[in-house]
Amino acid sequence: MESYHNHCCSQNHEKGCNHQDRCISIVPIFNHLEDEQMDEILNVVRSVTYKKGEFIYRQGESSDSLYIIHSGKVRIYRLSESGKEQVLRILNPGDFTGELALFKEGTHETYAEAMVDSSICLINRDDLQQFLMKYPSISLHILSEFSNRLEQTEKQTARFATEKVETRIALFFADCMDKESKSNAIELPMSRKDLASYLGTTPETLSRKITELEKDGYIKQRSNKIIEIIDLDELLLV
Amino acid sequence: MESYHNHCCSQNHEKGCNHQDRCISIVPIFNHLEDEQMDEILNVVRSVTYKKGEFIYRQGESSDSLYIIHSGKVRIYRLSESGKEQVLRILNPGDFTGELALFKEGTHETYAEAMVDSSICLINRDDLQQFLMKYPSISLHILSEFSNRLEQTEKQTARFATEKVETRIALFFADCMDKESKSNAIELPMSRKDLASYLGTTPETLSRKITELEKDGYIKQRSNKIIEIIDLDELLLV
DNA sequence: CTATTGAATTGATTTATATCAATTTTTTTG
DNA sequence: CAAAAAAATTGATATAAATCAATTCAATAG
Repeated sequence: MESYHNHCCSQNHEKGCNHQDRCISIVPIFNHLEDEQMDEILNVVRSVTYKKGEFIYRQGESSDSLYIIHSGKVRIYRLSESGKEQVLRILNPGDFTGELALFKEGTHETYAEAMVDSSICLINRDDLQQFLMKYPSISLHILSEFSNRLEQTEKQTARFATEKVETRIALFFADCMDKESKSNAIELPMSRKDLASYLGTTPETLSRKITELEKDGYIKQRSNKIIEIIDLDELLLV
Repeated sequence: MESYHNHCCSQNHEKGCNHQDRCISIVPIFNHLEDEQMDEILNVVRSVTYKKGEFIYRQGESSDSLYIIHSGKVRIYRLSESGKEQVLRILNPGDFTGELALFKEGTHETYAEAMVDSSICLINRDDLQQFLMKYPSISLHILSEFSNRLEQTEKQTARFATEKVETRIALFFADCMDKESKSNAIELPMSRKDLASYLGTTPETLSRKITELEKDGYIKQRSNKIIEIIDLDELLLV
């Protein structure tokens, strides 16, 4: 069993967002708005900081806010029916979460845990819905974001269903390359344990497969987090 | 390799929607609207029929419409990177698809194939976006629908990642029971071959596991499509 | 209604990956 | 910086599920 620390949240630093601290201006779903509209939203946004290991929300809790990552890193995971943990995604600044419980009735199906000290912006459910009715273009941006997520998740599902672990690892590396195409090296966005969970395998198997890929000359482990991709095309044929 | 028939579509019966044929009135994302607004939308909706085996769209095609199932049954599937087919979902009357390519740039990532003769309503991309800007509540309904789908897909991903085939089958049966709780029997919504694909396994393994569940007294196969659930609670502990 | 085709089942075998256990390496903390 | 804890690796083994092949069963067309 994992041991995620459940710190007390009472000492969280909570304050209204001020204009220097434009937490929402980095968010794709809002940053297209006029300054005036942005200010209006900023008035109802609260900012909360979470220490490493603290939970933004837990599975089963009811939801009333949209959470936007201002700084830090958040792990979203769920516990499956049989109680095993599965990492769904890692949120970085500009990403948001909590929307599932916002637009439908029901409770959170996932856990959101701060991986490092993180600053999160909150928008209340009612406030958000009012803005969506007032500024319909925000909805279109959220719909676009949802579409991307849905597609991403469906792709991941198909990979689990049809590809073997080695291929899933290769495809994950390829995805990372797309995002940071600057160099031919990628930085793993999470620990091996989390990556194993994300890829639907075990740390042991992940370790072995990575070693194997290195032996076959497709990749090179520069450090624990940095992996150099030597031959992406060949890697994808694995 | 599968052999999905690629009929010629030229003989499709295409017509504007009239008011007797309120294809969109059965759709959760529209049926909350005033009659007046509904009429307005009906004016831009087209209706197209597809014969069994025909494709509504294919992976890689660009998209410009939202497709709403009026009658019939549609299979959505994708081909994974290695070329294997994975059934993602089966659409029934009232369900819609095509939205992914509608709200983001890019092409379809999936195939939509009529499993039986089906009547589909189309709404053009630009028309839809205009309505969303004019009647923001529609967006909220689509967002709600997206949320459900996203949650469903993430749940499925987690099941692939953490549960063995036998458990996935049991959970699928349980989901079916939720939907048709009237009796203690369920009707499989697709062929065994498709179900195997949907559950990320092979027809052979599916067949064996179902036989096993029957031997152990959890279920009883009434016919090929009808399965009686004898002990759901025990089934879920498998 | 029978013949043909495709779907589903059953059997034998192989393969990928999980599991259990023991080290080694890395990170954290006092 | 040293000690402790956690993470990652490596090895040996067990197991679930895929694959290949053969039959049986069900659906469809002539």
